[in-house]
Amino acid sequence: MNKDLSTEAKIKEAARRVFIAKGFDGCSSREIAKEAGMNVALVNYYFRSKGQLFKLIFHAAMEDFLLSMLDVFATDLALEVKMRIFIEREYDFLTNHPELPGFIINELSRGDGATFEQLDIHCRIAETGVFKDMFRAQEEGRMRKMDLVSITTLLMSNCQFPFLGRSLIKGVHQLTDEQFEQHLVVHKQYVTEMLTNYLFPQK
Amino acid sequence: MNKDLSTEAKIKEAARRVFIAKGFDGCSSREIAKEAGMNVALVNYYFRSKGQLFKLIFHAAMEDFLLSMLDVFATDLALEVKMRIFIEREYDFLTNHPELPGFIINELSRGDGATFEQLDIHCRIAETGVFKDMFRAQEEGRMRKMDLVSITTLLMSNCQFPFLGRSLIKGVHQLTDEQFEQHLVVHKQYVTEMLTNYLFPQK
DNA sequence: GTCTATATCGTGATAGAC
DNA sequence: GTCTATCACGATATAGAC
Repeated sequence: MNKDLSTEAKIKEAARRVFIAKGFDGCSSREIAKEAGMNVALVNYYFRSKGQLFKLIFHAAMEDFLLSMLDVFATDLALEVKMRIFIEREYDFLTNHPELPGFIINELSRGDGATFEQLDIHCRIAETGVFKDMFRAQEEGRMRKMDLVSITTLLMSNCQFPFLGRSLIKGVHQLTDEQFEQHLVVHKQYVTEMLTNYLFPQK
Repeated sequence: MNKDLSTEAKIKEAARRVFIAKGFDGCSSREIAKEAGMNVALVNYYFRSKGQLFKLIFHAAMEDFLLSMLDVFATDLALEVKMRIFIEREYDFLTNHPELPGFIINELSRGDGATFEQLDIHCRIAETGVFKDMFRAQEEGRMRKMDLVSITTLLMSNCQFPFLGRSLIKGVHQLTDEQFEQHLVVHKQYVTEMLTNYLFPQK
């Protein structure tokens, strides 16, 4: 699969896999090197240190995470439709990257180098105009009046938690992997219905 | 505060603080010993190894977490009321133990010793009769017909994520600690309203 | 029970040969 | 660029004095 990649790219790919699976504290430089089929010296040759490499991977992960949202917001569909598609896309994206939210949240709370720094997420979301859409919809009475923080928290809670809390949900209900995947599919429908009902109430 | 505790208890308390704050991989035995005002030898004298001590702390944390839910379910209030109180209590509990869900979810997915083993959460919740209540409410048309897994996922998502994702929410919206605490108070109200509206729809 | 000292290992990072 | 060898350090865990 990655036979034709450069050494540097191979290490970056391996680092991404290992860091996301085990976290910064949970793995060693040697493990990353081994995963890439290299030795430790090469990792430090290309990236100077474990910390530097981590910062690179982390910021790329944040960027992926952010972009998965932005492209839906940037469309010019009606807000109600946009929301439904957002949830759909978010579930699709997280199905392919189920460990991403946990990785980001964990490493963020570890403090350290993994900060928001220059990412300026809020501004980049604002630039899509989705916040203005919401404001207008609220003024016109189509959308429930509530602050942006609560709206995004509702969306993130219901989209991200099922993936974040996978081990917990599986454990509590003693589900197999297969049963859990199936649960996700139906849960997405409930979430879509519940959120649209609540955010865009019919008089 | 803990001057009158036994050495063993002091270590256990320190270990709880450190493990929950930094995770198993994120701390050392020495750090726990230091936090307790002891040395490493004492930690291993009482608990044999870092891993043994961790198992103890983790299972106690799971138990706390579980009990915070069970005592509400065990009451004989009407299901609709029970739900509202559950959310209220869960937010109260998590306000006092905000790092608990992240700790549990993380360490669960680390695999290792931190499993559900004999906890049998599903049975202990079932014993409170809350699942039967739900079944009856669904039969009588008071409650939306959906599977138990989805119901609990909705509850956990909306109660736990705001605490789990604290760093993410704060970062995205550039909130201060104070602003975030305030957000939690209003968010709890939205969650309560949204979930009761959805789970117990008025015809 | 509590301490110091130590054994053994794995870690991050680099020096230096090729 | 890539490797082997190595350094300095901190980790877990234990031995043994008191």
